[in-house]
Amino acid sequence: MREVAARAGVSMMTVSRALRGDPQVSPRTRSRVLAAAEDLQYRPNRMARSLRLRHPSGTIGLVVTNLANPFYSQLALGVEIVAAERGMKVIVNNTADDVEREREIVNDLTGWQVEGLVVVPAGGSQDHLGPARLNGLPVVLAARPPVGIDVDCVLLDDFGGAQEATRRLLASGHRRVGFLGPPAAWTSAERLRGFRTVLADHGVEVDETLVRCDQREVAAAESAAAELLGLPDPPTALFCANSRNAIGAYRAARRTRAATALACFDDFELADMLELPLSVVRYDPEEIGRQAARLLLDRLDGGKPGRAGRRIVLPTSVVDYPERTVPRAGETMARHDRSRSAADS
Amino acid sequence: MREVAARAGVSMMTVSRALRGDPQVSPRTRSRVLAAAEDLQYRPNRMARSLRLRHPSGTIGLVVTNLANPFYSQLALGVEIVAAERGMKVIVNNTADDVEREREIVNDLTGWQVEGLVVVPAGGSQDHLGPARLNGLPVVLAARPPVGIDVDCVLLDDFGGAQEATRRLLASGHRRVGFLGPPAAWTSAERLRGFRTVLADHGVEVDETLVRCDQREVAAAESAAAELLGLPDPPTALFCANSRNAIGAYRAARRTRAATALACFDDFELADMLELPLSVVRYDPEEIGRQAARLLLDRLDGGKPGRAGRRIVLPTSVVDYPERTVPRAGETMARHDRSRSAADS
DNA sequence: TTGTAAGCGTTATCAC
DNA sequence: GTGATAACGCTTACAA
Repeated sequence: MREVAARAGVSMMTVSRALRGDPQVSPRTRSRVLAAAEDLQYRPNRMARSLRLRHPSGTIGLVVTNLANPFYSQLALGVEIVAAERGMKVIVNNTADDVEREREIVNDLTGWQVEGLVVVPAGGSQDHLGPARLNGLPVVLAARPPVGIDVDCVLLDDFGGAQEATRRLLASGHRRVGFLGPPAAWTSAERLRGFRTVLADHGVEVDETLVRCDQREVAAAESAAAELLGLPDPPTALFCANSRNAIGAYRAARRTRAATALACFDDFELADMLELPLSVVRYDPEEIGRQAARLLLDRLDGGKPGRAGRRIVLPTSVVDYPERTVPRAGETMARHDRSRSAADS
Repeated sequence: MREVAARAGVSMMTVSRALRGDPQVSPRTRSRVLAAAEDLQYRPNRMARSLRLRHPSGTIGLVVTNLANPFYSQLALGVEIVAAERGMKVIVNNTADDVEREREIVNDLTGWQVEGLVVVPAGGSQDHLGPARLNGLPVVLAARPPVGIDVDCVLLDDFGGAQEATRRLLASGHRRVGFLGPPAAWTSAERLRGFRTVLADHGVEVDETLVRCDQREVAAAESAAAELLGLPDPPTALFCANSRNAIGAYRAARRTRAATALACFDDFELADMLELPLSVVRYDPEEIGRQAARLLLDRLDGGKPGRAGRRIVLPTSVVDYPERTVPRAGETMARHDRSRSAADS
């Protein structure tokens, strides 16, 4: 900046003003400054600027459990988009579902002077996210609700979505229905609750041996599903709390050749091409991020109008994918056999 | 910090030293300072620190084309992981494949004093990424090579992967093979080149009417594939340059009941469950991010040892997914029919 | 072992 | 319309 000032033959103060478009500076001076800045490839140092302005940083911290998961990366995109509209930057952090790491990250982030946090809490304690420990730093939780702390959050209608999907199974005549889901997560519990409520409403008793909530990955889901389908009196349909479990269930059903209907949370690629009837609960992960960011920016602007923990619940919708018609063998196999032979290594 | 100093009864300087673990400070003083800091929930301001240190910021900028795409989000995760190991923060930015936006973002990022950039270039001009315009700010390109500028990059073996996958198709006896891919991207061009080379090596002529490079999304891919399959002399196999095109091709093949073998870049969920033989080129997107970040950190540390544009090419591997056996109709349909009836809304 | 002075790159304030 | 001064929160040199 000093150099720009020298080159334009003015003081640093004038450079500062000119660059920010302060109308106080005369057009002639301004253009000289702009030219000098351009020549020198000068970019004002935003950190110094923030320091002086006591306006922490123009950044917000985003903390997610697993960026590799499309759900969270779409959410992250939503946050980025809204932040970018406001000229703010997003610092992303991955916790790998580890609360301890989450705590460290959040602590660290405060030192980076982020102006606020959007967090997908890993589960477990959340006291490090409370306004108390963060002394006033705005926090918005995404996808999972606050527990024990009072902050804003944006959720999915897990309960309602699960209810509707379960209804579809019942409407198709199923009465013996199993449940597969990942462990622990709040969302999973809500979905189970929705599932149970609907069954109860329809006077169907939930057989607890058909409820399996310990499958995080497809492989685990597949074996859990296979176990259920191998029972003497197997379920005729399965509700899966997420796509990992749905895909596992599908594999198991195909492997065991069981004729099972599925319903699940999370739309996924090729869901409509399965050889099973499938109802899927859809939603927009990016919108969660957008709304969370808006909530945060709102806090940043307006102070805290609606006092405490606002809660936004985003709707879900259910789509039915009818079972794909299996092509008759004669039709499709002919050329396949020829086109497939060796080729492995 | 002033408050901490007051509370601990020492000078700010001592607080600074104590907090950074300077051995010069006596244990007694240190613990008093630490206690005071703890009480006050004090976190040193890293921006002020960086400012003083003239060590720009401890942040790196990550610029990707589409964070919602798992490929890029996994890449982003790789960058985040390596950066986090070094205590650095990552600022993510999404260009939505718009070079103009990319240019703005990169410009902006320099103002934020990022110490370096990992960029997945959107395509088009790259001069805003050159060392010249960024005056020395280290840049690493990911997934796409530099053109016209001299910077480090981490690439995938697009060419080799495509070659191998194409070989698999030929090994299975296919001689009339089509190509489907997205437009423009360098990676897509490389894959096409690999495809062509192998065909040429095997004395198979490429029918240019079977080469379609304009499908970005599944729907477009599906109709392009349908067109090819509807030709009087249709291809018996299709090579798809990415998973979008592969999925579109699969849909088209199923819809038209054509018996077609597929090969494609990108592994995807359920790829092994298709009713078609499929060879898939696999790779690790996260590793691209990790390597890119390492390259960048290396520049940050060591100055520039190997002078100019290092290029890392990551390997790919090919997996064959044999065609799924289609269950005989009688076996699976029975209960399906009953379990599926109404249920739509 | 601890404190003092100065400055990192900016901008608000108040003169000129 | 423009410039000097001080300060944002921190750390390096140098002194005590």
